[in-house]
Amino acid sequence: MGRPPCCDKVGVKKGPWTPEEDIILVSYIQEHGPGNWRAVPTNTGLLRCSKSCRLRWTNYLRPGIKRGNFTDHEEKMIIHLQALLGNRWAAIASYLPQRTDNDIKNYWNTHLKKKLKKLQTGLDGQNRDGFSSFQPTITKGQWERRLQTDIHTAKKALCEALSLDDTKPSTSCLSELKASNGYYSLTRPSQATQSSTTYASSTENISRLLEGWMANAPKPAQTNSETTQCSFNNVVGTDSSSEECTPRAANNNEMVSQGAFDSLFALDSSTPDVSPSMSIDESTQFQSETNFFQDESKPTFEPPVPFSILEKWLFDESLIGQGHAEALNIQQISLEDNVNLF
DNA sequence: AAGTGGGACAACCGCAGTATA
DNA sequence: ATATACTGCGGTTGTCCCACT
Repeated sequence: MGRPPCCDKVGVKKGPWTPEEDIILVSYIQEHGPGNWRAVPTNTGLLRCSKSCRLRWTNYLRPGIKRGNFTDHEEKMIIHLQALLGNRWAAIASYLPQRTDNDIKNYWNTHLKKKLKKLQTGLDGQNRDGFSSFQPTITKGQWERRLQTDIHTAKKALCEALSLDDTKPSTSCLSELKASNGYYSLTRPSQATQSSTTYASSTENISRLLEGWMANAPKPAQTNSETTQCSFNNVVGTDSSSEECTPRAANNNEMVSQGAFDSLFALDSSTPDVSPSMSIDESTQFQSETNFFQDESKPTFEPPVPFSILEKWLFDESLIGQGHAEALNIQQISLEDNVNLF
């Protein structure tokens, strides 16, 4: 028996979301929190299906999302993780907490696939990055087998990706992820500029509407649409770095009250520094204490269990030679598990 | 200046897994 | 144990925008 549609198809609006709808959805979630999506259209009067509301929130409106150009580091992470995990975008996204699976999937399909294909034809037969058997397109199940055969090379490659910046310790990428979760900018200035303009087109209207909506904010609202945009982008965690927007706006005394947005999302976008030296567990705890939206809607930096294991595994492997029994155990367990898969 | 093709990305569709009554 | 409801996920499509002719 087929599952009925998630909502009555009649009278359900489709297509791009309007700023007005966004505001309705955001304000509802601010009040009730994400979840129980079934009730959202009913309670808000939105003529959208619950699924559409959830997707809009998780892929677009949820705070902490970074939009715009992918950094080289992110790109490499995706490439290596895709090689390791296949098209499991949600799993890959869990390693890039500020990116949505949809974003990563789109980026892979529009950029990386071509890029790798080009690279592959260019090198034609040569091993690249240690991925002797890497193929841009793989069928379901193939990745599992490849995971077995290439487990070591993939690990190595991922390890490289995780420590791309040679000047940093091997946990550098982890630190960056954490920092970016606190709305630090990961992008190069040029990228930030470009990406924010991309997003501006879709947020400008929302920002304008928010001006009126935020009339009760503690501080006077700004008149400068650019600063409005920056502020909103900060809230939704877009690519506009706070470093880029805030000081300029503050100088002009035009910046919209950050506190207003903070209260809107019950989330301090200027979250206290997540120390780069903070452990994964600490970071996780910090997140869960400060960001209920993210916890609810997406495994943002939920310590992907696999991640900690993977990281530990990667780091420990380098110590195997030094006789780390634990590392060996992890490796053994992994290999045993792999065998059991067949 | 207008038309066209391709790229980028938001959104939808449908299946699978899980929760609940 | 079963049916139904809900959520998550990956694949695909539709639309907008921009560069090129």
